[in-house]
Amino acid sequence: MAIESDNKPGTRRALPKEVRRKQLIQATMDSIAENGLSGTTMATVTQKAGLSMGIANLHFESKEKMLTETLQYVTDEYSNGQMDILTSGKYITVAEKIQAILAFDLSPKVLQKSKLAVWVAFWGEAKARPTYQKIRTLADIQSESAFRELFQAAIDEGGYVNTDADLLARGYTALVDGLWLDLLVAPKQFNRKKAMKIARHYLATAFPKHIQLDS
Amino acid sequence: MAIESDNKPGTRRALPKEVRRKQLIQATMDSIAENGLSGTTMATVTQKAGLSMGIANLHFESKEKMLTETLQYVTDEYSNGQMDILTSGKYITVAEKIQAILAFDLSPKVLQKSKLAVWVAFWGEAKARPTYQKIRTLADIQSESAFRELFQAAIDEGGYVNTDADLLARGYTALVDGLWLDLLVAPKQFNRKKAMKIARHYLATAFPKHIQLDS
Amino acid sequence: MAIESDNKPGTRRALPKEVRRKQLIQATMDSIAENGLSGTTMATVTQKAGLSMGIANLHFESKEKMLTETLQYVTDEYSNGQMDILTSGKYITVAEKIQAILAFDLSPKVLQKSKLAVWVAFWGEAKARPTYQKIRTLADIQSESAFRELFQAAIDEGGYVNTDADLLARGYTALVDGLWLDLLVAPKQFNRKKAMKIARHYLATAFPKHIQLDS
Amino acid sequence: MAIESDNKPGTRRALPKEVRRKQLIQATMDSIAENGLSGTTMATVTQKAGLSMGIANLHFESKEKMLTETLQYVTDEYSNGQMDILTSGKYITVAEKIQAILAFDLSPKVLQKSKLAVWVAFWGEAKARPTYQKIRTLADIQSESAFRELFQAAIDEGGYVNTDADLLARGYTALVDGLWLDLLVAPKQFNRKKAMKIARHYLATAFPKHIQLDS
DNA sequence: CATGAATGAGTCTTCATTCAT
DNA sequence: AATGAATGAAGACTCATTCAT
Repeated sequence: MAIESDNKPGTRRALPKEVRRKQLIQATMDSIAENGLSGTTMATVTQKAGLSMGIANLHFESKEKMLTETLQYVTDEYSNGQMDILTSGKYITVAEKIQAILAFDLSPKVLQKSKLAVWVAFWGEAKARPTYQKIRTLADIQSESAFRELFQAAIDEGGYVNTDADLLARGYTALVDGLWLDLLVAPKQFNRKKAMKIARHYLATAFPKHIQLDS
Repeated sequence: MAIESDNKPGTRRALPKEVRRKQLIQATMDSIAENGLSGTTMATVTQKAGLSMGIANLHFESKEKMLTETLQYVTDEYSNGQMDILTSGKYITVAEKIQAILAFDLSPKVLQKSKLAVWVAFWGEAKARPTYQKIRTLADIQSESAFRELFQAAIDEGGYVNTDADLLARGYTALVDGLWLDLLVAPKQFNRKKAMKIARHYLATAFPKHIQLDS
Repeated sequence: MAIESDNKPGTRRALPKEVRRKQLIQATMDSIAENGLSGTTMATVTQKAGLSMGIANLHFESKEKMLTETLQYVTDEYSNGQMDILTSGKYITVAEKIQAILAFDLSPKVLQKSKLAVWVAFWGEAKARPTYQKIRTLADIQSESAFRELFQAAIDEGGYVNTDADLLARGYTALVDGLWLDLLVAPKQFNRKKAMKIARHYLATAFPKHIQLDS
Repeated sequence: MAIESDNKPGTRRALPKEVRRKQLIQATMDSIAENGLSGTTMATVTQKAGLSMGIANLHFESKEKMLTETLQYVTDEYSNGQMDILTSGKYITVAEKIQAILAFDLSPKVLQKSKLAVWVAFWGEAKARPTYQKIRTLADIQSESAFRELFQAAIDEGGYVNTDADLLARGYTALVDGLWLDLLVAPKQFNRKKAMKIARHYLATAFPKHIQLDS
């Protein structure tokens, strides 16, 4: 179960700081997925990383910092993926962008159990911990305003009436959040393919000229 | 801050078992909303209830049991509300039932912060704790199969084509879960009214003959 | 070695808060005397008190607070003893007061190993810990100004010339501090009787009309 | 803050063993003065020396050894200073020797904060650590017997009556210890000059023919 | 029933020591 | 000889649980 990467047991290899940090963040994600946030201890994390207990406090100041950086990492990775689609120039048309966002939001990389687990774990604690709240809020605001713009562009292009970009953006976000949740919590009866159909249907209904149902 | 309800300080009245249990469950919900699940201790709960530390173990076998029963309570309350709508006979037509479900899912009672907090908190721990998983799964299966039937009835009545009751049921569930989440986590920029519009729009699109956009 | 007072092992008797606090402060003093400040852990203290580990954090917020209160306790006890002599009216004349101070400063109660150990332990840490410094400074200022007054009164009464009350007060304080130190650190070759002779000689030299050498 | 002396950063020059040892002992003294004994870690010491963490264990077997050698160093330096005065022949008469001892005991070199801090820190731990006790005891016995002899010579020369060389030696030692303590702990209201007056007064009273009050 | 002081196992954190580079 | 990342034992602190009152 423990990931030891290139770290042979008994061997004590010094690795660059950034490598160790990422290794520990990955282990934190894995532990949250397996044990929940409340079941995640310094021991579960370092054990998963195949390292000694003390190392976490060597690279992060405290458990709290380690958790915060883990949330930050997942959040940044997701935000960067979104922003890349919207601003990098890889996707030109509005339709391409919406499709790419959809594909990204339900891509295997984003749907990794360990990442979904991190989202949900921190959502549950957000109210009680201002730091978590802040990290999420920053990303959410950025993401939703980008969506609103994108959807507004689609509305303008398509001449869709009776459609509100803000509500669509929030609705899409909520739907994706909900799909992630269900994929995490009830994976037996549910899967990526079904989730994709549902999300695509939602967008296809809103932007029929941009997104088609069957693909 | 502490809720002492009918418990005057100094008055050590022995209350019926069920009343104490419910008082403690309510306090548990409140504590989860305020402190998160990981910040919820026997002390935070009993303090919120205005009672002494030892009482929780007197009425529940353990903290774990108390948390489990809290989840069970919230789950049952929600399930009962749904089942009541679908089977009690208060609502006759399919359209009425769908509307009632929608109104219920986003009713102030269901949207109470303390209840949403409980949902999200336990979702995050579900993978790690079979007991939570079980409680949720039971309710979900029941709920989704009821939805599927209801939506199938609507599809049959409306002659909607290209529509899959299963996907719609899952989509609606995901959307509502996502809306709850967003209402809990980002309440400043979001509110019940907007959530209602989004959900109604989702159903109106699926079942235009049953649900209208503007109401 | 462990002091269990009326606390039979295995028995769990709840005692008034103040009693437990004092019991723990006494145990802290004993542990400092036996293990030094750096060798004093929550475990050594609670073990000496015959209690469980957790109790120290129940009655004091932290180890730091417990240590601070221990220093405060010893300081207060000493200050009160001094002030009692100088202001209670039990001793009327200047000579009586000086004699009483001398007897008190080298009384068996003050010379208890555990108390001397506390003095010296905290002196060593005073520079690094503002809290310790503050406790000590407050008591010292009070004590020295009282001494200065007393010695000035003696000088006035005795018509001693070439004598500076301030220097005498500081000198006496330093001498007593040094005697305590030597009694603690080198008790084999040194004892209370010799210390008393030395201190008495110091005062007799300064105030020959008030204090006689042989008594 | 870190003392790097002749150690330019980036320059990893291997220095003679003894130089490194002394550098580390100095850093240990400085750290004890700044952080107290309990706040002194291998990290605080090596950082003060501007060296890497591992070096202390390279030059000393352990932290304990390093502390012991630091105490030994300060003790030896002091003892050597005293013995030099008493036996080197630089000072011939008894009066000269007593004066020199006095000047030395309160010389700026001896009164360095870092050295006083070391004395007091180890005094506090002496009871608990036989090694410290042993180092101190050896020096004390030597020192006090030398003082006794010196003071006895003064008594013989001066024909002082009612005077006990042993008590005077112990009294003088205690007074100096106490003055050091007060200079360390309460430096704001106290200084070398006052301390000198007090100590000189003590000796002048005992040996009026050898030491005069005003100088 | 109810209380809350007491217990002690479990966690986070620190830090002396080791060792590959 | 020197470095500093890594280790893991030891210590402070938390908190579910117990139980005398």
